[in-house]
Amino acid sequence: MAGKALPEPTLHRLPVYLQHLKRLSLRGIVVVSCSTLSRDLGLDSSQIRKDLEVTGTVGKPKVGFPVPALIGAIEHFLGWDKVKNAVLAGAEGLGPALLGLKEFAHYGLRIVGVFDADERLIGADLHGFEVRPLGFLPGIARSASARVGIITLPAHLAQSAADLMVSAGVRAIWNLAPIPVRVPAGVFVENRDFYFPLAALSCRLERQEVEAK
Amino acid sequence: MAGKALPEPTLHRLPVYLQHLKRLSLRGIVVVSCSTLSRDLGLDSSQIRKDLEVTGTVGKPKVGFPVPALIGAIEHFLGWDKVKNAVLAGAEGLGPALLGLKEFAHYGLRIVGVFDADERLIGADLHGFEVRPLGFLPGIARSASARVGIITLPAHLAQSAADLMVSAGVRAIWNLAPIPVRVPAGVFVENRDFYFPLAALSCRLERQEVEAK
DNA sequence: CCTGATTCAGGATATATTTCCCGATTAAGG
DNA sequence: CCTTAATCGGGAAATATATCCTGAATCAGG
Repeated sequence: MAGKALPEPTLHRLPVYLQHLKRLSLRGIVVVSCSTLSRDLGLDSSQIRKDLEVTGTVGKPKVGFPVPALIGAIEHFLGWDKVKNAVLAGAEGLGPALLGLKEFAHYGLRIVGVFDADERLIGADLHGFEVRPLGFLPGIARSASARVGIITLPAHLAQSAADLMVSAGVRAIWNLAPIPVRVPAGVFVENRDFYFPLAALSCRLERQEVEAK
Repeated sequence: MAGKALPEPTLHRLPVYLQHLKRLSLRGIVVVSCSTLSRDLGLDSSQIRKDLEVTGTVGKPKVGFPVPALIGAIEHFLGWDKVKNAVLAGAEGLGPALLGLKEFAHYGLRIVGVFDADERLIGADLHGFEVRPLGFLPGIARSASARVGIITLPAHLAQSAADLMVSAGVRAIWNLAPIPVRVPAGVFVENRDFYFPLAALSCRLERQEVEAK
């Protein structure tokens, strides 16, 4: 009954489908076929069908999938339909930018506290949040039952912030610091420097990648 | 003579190695073995060895790889050692945040112009750049021979910005808008909404992913 | 100089993911 | 009601990626 092997790449494509389906929905479209999605998004239609399969939504031959049901199913599958409390470590650089965009709610996250180690930042107001010392993180995270942590600190502070989070019961960490953090088994971590997608572009540009496959 | 099939995942891991090697280098370490890297980064050592192979660097049995040579080889392979001019479309949200971090230079990029469609933003100063109308993008991109474009605009403007970039000779686009853009063959595009890594975390958190494999 | 332990290099195997394919189902039109 | 064309569902084949394994090279120590 639990989901079978869930391919990583599928997980990364689901949000793409979700965004597009929401746009279709706004235009009043209520059913969509994999072939149409394939044309719109430039992905193989079989792949799309298999990806959508994990959400449990069934389509009708000759018609396609019901758009509203698909949107709901993907959001539910990703857990974006349930609010999860989160703590943010890092009040400089990317952190404030993320807060300012006020997009977290769309992804099921509610920030309950912002923390930093730099004394000059403590007490500052960041889009409505008061920046507090890192040492306060565990207490606040625990009392709010925060299960998600986001790290946008410089490299040398990332690991200790992760440790604090884990100690406070955080079970999933989105680490945007330019260094991987290690966590105990049972805690999920996405070590993903912001700029890495540039690698692919730059590299391909450099070597002109002859085959346009 | 040209590089063989270059696995995508390898491309994404190279920057991780690069960061770590730079840290090792700062600590005065001049050789490192794949087994050591494996312990540090939590990746399989065979995988690391195969990844590093694409850079052409050779290691010594019983010793490992020369750190400085490896750093240079990866930077060269990724094209981060050569400055490429780039245009930024989007003066709100992520765009300014990226500019403010002043990290682009590390990745071989020099921003030569910032553009937006919102009239209220035109003329504003953004970390030393004057925001100009999107219509000016092609001229400036062309005269600076910008080969890279970065899009941080809202969804409804992303495609037109991409088109402008392509028309001006941009050959690689890093699209951070929440919608994929389509480009002609021969142009590389990374459609990557900033928040997508959250999908993996949230989803796994939600379904508790039993197997800790 | 010889022995043992470590690591590279690269082929072989296993696993994961994508692509292909075909039978079954549905809607539209004659 | 029957035919046609589009699409789903899911298994099979192909491809891509990761892991395992072996032999050769190198260094340290006796």
